[in-house]
Amino acid sequence: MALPFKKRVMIVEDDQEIRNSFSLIVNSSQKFTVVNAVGSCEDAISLLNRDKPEIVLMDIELPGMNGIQGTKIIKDKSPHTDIIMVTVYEDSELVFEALKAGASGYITKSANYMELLSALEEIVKGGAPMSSRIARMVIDNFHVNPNSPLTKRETEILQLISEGKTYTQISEELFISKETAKTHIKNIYSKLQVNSKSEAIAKANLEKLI
Amino acid sequence: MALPFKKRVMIVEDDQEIRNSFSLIVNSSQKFTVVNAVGSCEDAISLLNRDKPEIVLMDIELPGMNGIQGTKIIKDKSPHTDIIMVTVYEDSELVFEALKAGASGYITKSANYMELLSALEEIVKGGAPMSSRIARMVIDNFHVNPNSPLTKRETEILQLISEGKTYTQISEELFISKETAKTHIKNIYSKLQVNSKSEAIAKANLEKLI
DNA sequence: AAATTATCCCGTATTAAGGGGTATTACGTA
DNA sequence: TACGTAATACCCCTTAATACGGGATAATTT
Repeated sequence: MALPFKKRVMIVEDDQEIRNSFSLIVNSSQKFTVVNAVGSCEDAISLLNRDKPEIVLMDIELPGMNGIQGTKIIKDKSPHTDIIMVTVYEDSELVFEALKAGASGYITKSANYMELLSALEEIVKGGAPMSSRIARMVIDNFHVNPNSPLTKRETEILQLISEGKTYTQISEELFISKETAKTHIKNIYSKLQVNSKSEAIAKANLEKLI
Repeated sequence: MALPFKKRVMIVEDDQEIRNSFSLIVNSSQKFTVVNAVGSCEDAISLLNRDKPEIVLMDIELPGMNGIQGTKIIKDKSPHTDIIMVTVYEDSELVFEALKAGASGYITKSANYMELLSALEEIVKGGAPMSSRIARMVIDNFHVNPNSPLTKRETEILQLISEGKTYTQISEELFISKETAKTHIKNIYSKLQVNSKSEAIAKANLEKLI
């Protein structure tokens, strides 16, 4: 069946060969059409209003503005445009930065014909295409450390601290005296080697204690 | 080719029909074998050492201990066992709780033959099988709100607060006076309607400002 | 039964953080 | 050019949190 409205795809990629090859692949599908293929985020951003892409395939390493910064701006100007990062890097910092910036998918440049098109289709059906490694990286990021040095009660209190509660609120919520709450927090600080609530929260997030 | 070692799968599911149907599907594959199919986490946990499953298919709603609590305990006793939640719920709270507990995949009970087996294969190759909706839910969870009420500088300072820095450290890091840092923080508090660092961090995470 | 761990409570001194103002400079833009 | 916004800086004062003492009772594990 011929679809009346193909999904509009923009490609942002500085390597002309890759850009052309991606364009060919995307255009080969009945469901998608490349509305533009540019070499920089600056170009992509200035063409947003004219080309109205529904999906952007975005490289990370680009001359001028990088793909993460570009993703932020595109999502700001056009929130309903879905952005898929297409890159050689699977470095965890970059991945999380890209996701924070607003990317809805993350695949590698080694993606073949099929993988690229199925990523686009996955986006269309409301999913979030990722390579296996990225998916695991993302999921692992949620896992709470089961080997926490903290006791149950301490973890409970750390949780309340992370919710912004004061000593008084914590003691009231747990039906203990303020002094007891204080002691627990002292013990938490000593175990985590910190000496303030916000440091404790930072360490808790870093080591996935809560 | 016949594989010499099939991956050992345990099924935890209280509905006997579903349990049997899953067992049949898993056993139908050359690559997997069901080492046990039990109706509760308690049973699963007590059989861990004997059956040594490499993958657990885990229901969430179970009589006695629920699947999330069970996941925590299994991951604690057997960290290298991968757990896939198989459930009817795609409620975001439950999903994130399950992932925090240590699940490496999350599919729905409506999963058919193919989907179930490909989830298992995805786990084996180090991925994290998820339904489209779950994947998007997880990715969306990373996105930073582009409509923050905070200025660049304020966001920068909020970031430092979330890293556990004191007023003094912040002022030193940004080459501004302590009083200026204080003013920025006051402004942040007024915009976020909070009045402490930890509350600010909590709100920042909630509204994805950093 | 002993040892360990977790939980609980109190006081005092010091420091960090919060609440209230006020003000200057600079920058972009309406 | 005049306006609003952002970033910078200072003052006084109050409250919250941390540092450092002390000690005690359940609950588990060995």
